[in-house]
Amino acid sequence: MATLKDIAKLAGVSYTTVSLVLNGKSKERSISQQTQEKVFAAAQQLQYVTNIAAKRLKTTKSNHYTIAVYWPADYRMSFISRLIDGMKKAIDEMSDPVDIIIRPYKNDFLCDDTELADGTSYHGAIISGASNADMEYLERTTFAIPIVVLNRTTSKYSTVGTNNYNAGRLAALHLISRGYTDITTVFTQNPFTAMHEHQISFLQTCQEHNCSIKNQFISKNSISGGFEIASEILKEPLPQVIFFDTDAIARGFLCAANMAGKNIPKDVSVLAMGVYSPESSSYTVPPLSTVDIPHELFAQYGLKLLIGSIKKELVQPCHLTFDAELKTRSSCQ
Amino acid sequence: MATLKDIAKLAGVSYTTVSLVLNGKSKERSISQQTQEKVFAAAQQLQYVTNIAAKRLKTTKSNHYTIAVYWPADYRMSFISRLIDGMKKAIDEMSDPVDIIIRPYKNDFLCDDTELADGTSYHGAIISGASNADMEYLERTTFAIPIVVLNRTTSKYSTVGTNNYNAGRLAALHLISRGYTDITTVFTQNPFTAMHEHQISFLQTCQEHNCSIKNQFISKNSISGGFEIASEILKEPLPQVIFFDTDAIARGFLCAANMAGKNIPKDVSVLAMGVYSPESSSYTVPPLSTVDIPHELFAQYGLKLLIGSIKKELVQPCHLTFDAELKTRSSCQ
DNA sequence: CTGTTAGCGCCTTCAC
DNA sequence: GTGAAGGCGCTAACAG
Repeated sequence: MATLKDIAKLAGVSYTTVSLVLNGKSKERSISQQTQEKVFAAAQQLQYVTNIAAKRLKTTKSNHYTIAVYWPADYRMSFISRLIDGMKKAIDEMSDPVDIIIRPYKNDFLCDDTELADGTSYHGAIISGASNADMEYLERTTFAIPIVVLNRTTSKYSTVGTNNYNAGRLAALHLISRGYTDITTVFTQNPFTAMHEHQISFLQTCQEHNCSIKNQFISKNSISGGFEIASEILKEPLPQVIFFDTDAIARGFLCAANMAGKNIPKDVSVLAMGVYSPESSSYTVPPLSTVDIPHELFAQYGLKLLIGSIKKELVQPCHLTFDAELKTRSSCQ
Repeated sequence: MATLKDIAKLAGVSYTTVSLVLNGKSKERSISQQTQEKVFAAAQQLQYVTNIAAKRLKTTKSNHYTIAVYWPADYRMSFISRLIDGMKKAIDEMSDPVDIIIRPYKNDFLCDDTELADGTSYHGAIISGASNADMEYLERTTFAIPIVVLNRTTSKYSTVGTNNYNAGRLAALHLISRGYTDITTVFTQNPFTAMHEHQISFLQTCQEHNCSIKNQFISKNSISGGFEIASEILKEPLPQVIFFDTDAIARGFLCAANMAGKNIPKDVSVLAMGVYSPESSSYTVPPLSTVDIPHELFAQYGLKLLIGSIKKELVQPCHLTFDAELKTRSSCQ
């Protein structure tokens, strides 16, 4: 890593001159053309890149909070906008500026992130979409910076999330209360922690109410996954209602069912957990009933808690829970 | 802004001790319980927040690129995941780590962002979704850091984008080649720069081919906007085909049309610019024909160009263009 | 026109 | 158990 000093040496000029030239202040200080060229040539040769930390240290006065948001780099990527939306709300309500750094990570490999481990680069971190292995890593490790975990259970860190068991239960109770007795489920392969929880609780609640699960399908967690599994589902006699792990899968199914000439909800009702896109669910054919997980709120309040911890206003881990909300639309009346 | 020194003074201990305590090294250095408490109390009282820049300066060895991504804080928020996806690809291909800082801004007010103006906090910036006023600001201002602009035209900065005129033309030519002569358009109110360009070129291409625009509607740029405008459109006799400014609007229309018992494409064909969600467009009822704008590629190559500029490998502004792609699906056959 | 110098706030030996 | 001192890379007076 070349520094200004290296350039100065190579170009045969002083430290300051290099700084001036490289920061575009040649004019005001009337640095000669020749010197400028020497400096640029040296900088280019050494592949010089400014050290931002040093620059900031000198320059900045106001206190930026620098927050890392860890986000699993898989298909869940597509709803990161919900988190950013939520965090923006929190930031707008604050007086101090916040830098949000997006850090994609691979599930089960949060432990490989050195930035998080040495806690030297950020004021705090928000962890989203953690796998069980990631959670274990968080449990057994001590970090130098405050951490907030979204939609997972731990007593070591502050958390913001929903009770996923309640959410699954809410879905099941809705179907049961409508008198459905013949239910098929479409679950994701390798469900993430939160999904696993609502799956379990959905099935258990059905069982408690003597409500039979006619059939269980496994699908990829995506719109296309739902489209593909639909061909399996439509082969057999349809149940009264199908419960989907996520709105994405349900949307793929709806498309296929329509193409196959099925009428929703007359031929079969559809209910899904609302994970990805609340707006989209309102405008499928027909509009999709969901149990919505309020990810925006998780992010908004997660950021607030995190800043509170950084400021040391908040000393103990604290846990915020928002309820999942049943949105009844025509797919499941 | 309190510093370690302030805490030391207030707590009546030394500088080093404070640093030790605050970084969790009390054990290894066996700092007395009492001292620790004094330090914590002082830190809390002074609302002490670490200066990350100073910490990094001391600690870090490897060179992080710190990149700001300016992103309009309106409903376009929802497709930021496409950009992050693209940038992640670029980062994965690089050896050096990159910190992506998401900076939402309000269109026309990019000029108010002091971070960008004084160029002291980032190595470089990617500007996305700029309005005309934002572009003018960029044109007339000199920045200390390299900047890459996405999907806009300027010779001052490197750009990555599509030729939006060609994209609009592509849409029009497709309809014309299919023999449609009776076309209705649904455009957004206050279109953004790129949309404005494809609108103009769509209309002009139609005109050149003596193809009449039967009717022009204005809609909000959202799924719900498309749903609402549908009630206007469906009141009157339907044209052969409707062209939508964005896939979002078209999706709202499709939902309403289905509910009204219309058959797409028999009663009316539908074509849209593919801006938001390529996957969603494949699974509407019926699947939506689009002219897709490859935003992932813009971000991926935009980041590459930016890093090239920062490293001074790339000295002149350079312009990359990716073609919009016609995706023919059943909504417009 | 160019160079010297004093810190920015923090961490880390090393000495007490 | 605690403190003094040097220096990370850079900027901005202030000298020449």
